[in-house]
Formats: sequence, C-alpha cells, structure tokens
Amino acid sequence: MSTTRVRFAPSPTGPLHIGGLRTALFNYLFARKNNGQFILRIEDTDQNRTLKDAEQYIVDSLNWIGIPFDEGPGKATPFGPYKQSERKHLYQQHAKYLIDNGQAYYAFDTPEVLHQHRLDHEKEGKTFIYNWHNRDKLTNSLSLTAQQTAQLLADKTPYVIRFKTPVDQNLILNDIIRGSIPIDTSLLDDKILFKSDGMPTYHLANVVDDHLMQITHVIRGEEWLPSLALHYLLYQAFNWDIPKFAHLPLILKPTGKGKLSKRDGEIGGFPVYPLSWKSSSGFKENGYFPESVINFLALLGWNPGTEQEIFNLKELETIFSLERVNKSPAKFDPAKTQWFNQQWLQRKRPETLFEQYFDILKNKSIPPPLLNENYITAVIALIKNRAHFVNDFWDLSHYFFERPKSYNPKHLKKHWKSNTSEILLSVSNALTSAVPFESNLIEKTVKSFLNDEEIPIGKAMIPLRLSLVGDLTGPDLFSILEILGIQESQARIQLATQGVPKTLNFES
RNA sequence: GGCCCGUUCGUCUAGGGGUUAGGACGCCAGGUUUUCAUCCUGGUAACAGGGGUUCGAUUCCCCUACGGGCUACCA
Repeated sequence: MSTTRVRFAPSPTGPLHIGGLRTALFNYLFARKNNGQFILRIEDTDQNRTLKDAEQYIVDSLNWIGIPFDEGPGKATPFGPYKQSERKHLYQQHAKYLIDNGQAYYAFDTPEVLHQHRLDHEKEGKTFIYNWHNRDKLTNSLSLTAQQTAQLLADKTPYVIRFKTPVDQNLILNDIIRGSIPIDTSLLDDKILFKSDGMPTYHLANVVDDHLMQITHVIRGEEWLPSLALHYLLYQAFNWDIPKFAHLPLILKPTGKGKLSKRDGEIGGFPVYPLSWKSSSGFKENGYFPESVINFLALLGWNPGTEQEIFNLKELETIFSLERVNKSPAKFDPAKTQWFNQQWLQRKRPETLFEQYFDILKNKSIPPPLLNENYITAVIALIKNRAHFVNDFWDLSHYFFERPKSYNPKHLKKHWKSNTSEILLSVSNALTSAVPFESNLIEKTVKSFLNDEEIPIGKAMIPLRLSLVGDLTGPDLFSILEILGIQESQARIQLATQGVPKTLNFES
C-alpha cells in the first residue's frame, strides 16, 4: 500500500483567507491521521497575479497556526521543485505528449476573436463553448492542414494548447464527500492547457504535479468540482492512476450571500486573514490564539459526531476523517469564533499569558515598579476568567496600573452618602490590622469591623470599590485590595474621600 | 442562460423510515456575587414546498423553490 500524500496548493495572489487556511488544515489533519505527508506547492502559473510577498505570507500563516509541511519550497525533498514556475519544462513535455497522441491541439484564435464570439452568443442568450461541435470552424491544428499549422508555428504565431475533450463519454466522477457524480463529456469545453505566455493553466499543472508528486488524495475547495471531469479526462489521457478527490464545502459570509471576503471582515469588524496583510489585521493581531483558529476552522464543515467541541491539534490528528465532512456550505460565525478563543484563554495558565500582556502594558505609561512579572501575573490570574482575549485585559485591569481618573457619576450619586467618607476612612484605618495583607484576612478583618460598628456591608463595600476601581465592576474586592497593597489602597481611599464630596456638593 | 453542488433552530451542527428531533454559539430569564463578568439552571427556536414509495417519511425517489459554485490564455 502506498503512503498517503496530500498537498495544499495555493496560488500566491494574495493573503490566505479562512477558506484556504481550512483547506490547508484538513489536508494536514488527513496526512497526520494516515501517517502520510503534507506537501505545500505554490501554484504561481499566473504571472500577472502573482504577488511577491504572498508566498512568504502563506508559509508564515501555516507556521503560525502550527501545521508545518513535510515537503515544499525551501526543503530539500525528492519531489521538488515545489513552485510551478520552476517546473515549466515538465508541463511543456506533457503538453507535447498530449499533442503527439492526438489528445490536445494547437489553437491560434486570438483572445479578441474569442471574446467577440462570446459577446455574439450572449446576445442570443447562449453560451459560447469551444469544443467538438465547433472546433472545426475555429483556427486550430485540427481545422488547418498540417502545413498551415507548421507555418504558423514557424512564424511564431501566438498559440495555446487545448485539450481535445472527447464526445459522448459518460464519466462517473467520484468524490469522498459527495459520492458519485455522472457527467456527459459532450457538455465540456476544450479547456486551455497551455497559455501563449509559455505557462500551463491550473488544470495541466495541477494534474501533472499531483501525479509526479505521487499525491494520493486531492483535498480542495468546492469551487473545483466543475473541473473535476476535465481532470479525470486528463489522467485518462496520460494513462495515469486517478487520485481520490474530496471537495470541501465553501465558507460563506456571516450574513447575506456569497463567499466570505475581505470586505465582510471590514463591515463586521472581524478578521478574515490569519495574519495582518496591508491594512487588514489578522486573527493573530486581533488576539486569537492559534489553538482557537484551528479549533473553529476544524468545526467549520467537519464534526466528530460527538458533542465535544474543544479540540487541540493533536486530538484532531487522531479523529479527523473526510467521511465526516459536510456537503453543505457553512456561514462563518464571528461570535462563535470569539467563544472558542474565550474557551482557550481559560485553559491557559496566567504565567503563559504574561508575555502577551506585558507587550501591551509596556506601551502604556505605567510606573516601572508595577511592570514586574509577579504583579502582572497576579493581576492576570484575577481577571482572566472575565476575558475573551488577552486584548481585553487592559480594560479589565487598568486600575491595577493607574489610579482612577474619575468615579462613575451614576453610581456615585446613588451610593455616596454624606457619611460615606467617614465610613471609608474608618475602614481604611481597620485595614492596618490585616497582617499579612492577604485577601482572606482582609475580608475577615473588614467584615468583623463592619459588624462591630453595625455598618451595613453594602454601605462600605460599594463606595470602597468606587474609590479603588472608579466603577462598579471587577473581581472580588478583597483580592483587589491584596494586589494593590495596603499603601496604595489607603491612598486611593484618601483621594476619594477628598475629591468625591466636593463633586457631589455635600453640605457637611 | 447552461452545467454542477447543496437545503434540520438566527448561526454551526447531531440524527435518521416509527425520536418529547439532541448539542453548541447567540439571545432571554432565574440563581450565585458587595459590583460587573465568569459560572450554574432553565427558556426561545428547525427538518424549504409539492408529489410519490411505504402501515408510517424529517430521513428514500422525483419535481419546484431557494442558496451557492463554475461557465477566462485566474486559480
């Protein structure tokens, strides 16, 4: 039995988007599940659309989510090179082979002439198809004499090579996800295999490379389903074994119609690329963990058949199967994607999140003594479970790094009475006897003090939170006191008792 | 227009000839909490329509509708 070999074959015409990344992931998972190889092949046969930075972007993206390829550009492995632009001679040979066998032909029709044919047909509500029914009437090596063709070739007339699609063949295509699909080849057109610029089209390059690289399973997007028949025919023409095919369902816009696009992300305020690309920030920059991206990508069009939803890569590598991939397209759901990140955030230890938060904090003006690992880690431990992203940390914990700039006026008005300052100062004083200054002891101390003084707990705790945080939000107040420390806590109480009564205009 | 693929709660989906059609996200309510959030509990909500086949169809078949893809010297 031959080794499973799959490939991810993007064209470097722009950044990878969610759909492409998922195709890569499914290929990777399938390879790992079957102890096979995962190959990256760069399909840069369109010279006009190839972007210089895109190839690196693709590699960087795969690295970021952590799905390394076994073979690909830059790796000294036996089936290279892995960039199609470096394999031109191979496609030439194979195109030549098809011509010599009468399964392909030279065509000299100019793009302008073809375009005019299309226009004419469109006017009548028809579609122009270049195939058996009209190829005799067009300008190609089947309609011309051998001498005419030779002359045109000798004159360096631009030409393309077209596949001579057979008539009246009933093909049964097979797809792992969709089952069998019957096709009548008479409906197909004579696709261009080789362009006049000396480059192959996708169809030729793809089939040749998949064969030469001994690909056993072609896992790609559903947009390729219509060309599957051509690819079958090509394999037959070369007399090659046909690999297994699996066409993945498309990923659609969250709302409305059509495929997910960059624009949707801009409108909806969510990323569609793994990493930033020009002005668009990616999942990474938006604070997503690679784990969450892998997790939500895996569940977009696939499910394990159980009710488990949280998976890491290793687990996916053991349970993934193409048979459980859905047929129908899926809308991308930004809200659920955020939920996945929240789930993964909760599974991480504060220590491992320190660095990321530190990167955010060092760009703010924070007193240097507070920028230490123990302090920051303690803060993270306290506020982590209220966050979806590391990027949420600042909003949830800024008061650990700066004194309140203001006190929420709505809550102030309701909760700050004329005797509040007095209560707070007495509490502040009571704090001194909490040694060590640790949350459990602080709680005990404060509560017994309030109890002794017969002060209702809310009368003290709510204004206390206001003085320390500036608002009525945040985690357990005694834990906040502990982290802030007694000096800072008392200082903030002092400030509040001085500042707040003035703004509220108490008579006392 | 032609060809192809698809259609279960708003979304992602499980299921599959006889089920109270299950889960998750979101949303709503209650509980916990000195606050907010987390968390817990509960609730809302679906088999596109019409014909068959069948004792019985959401499940199988056909048609229609709708959605999507392809229809380039793009991939």
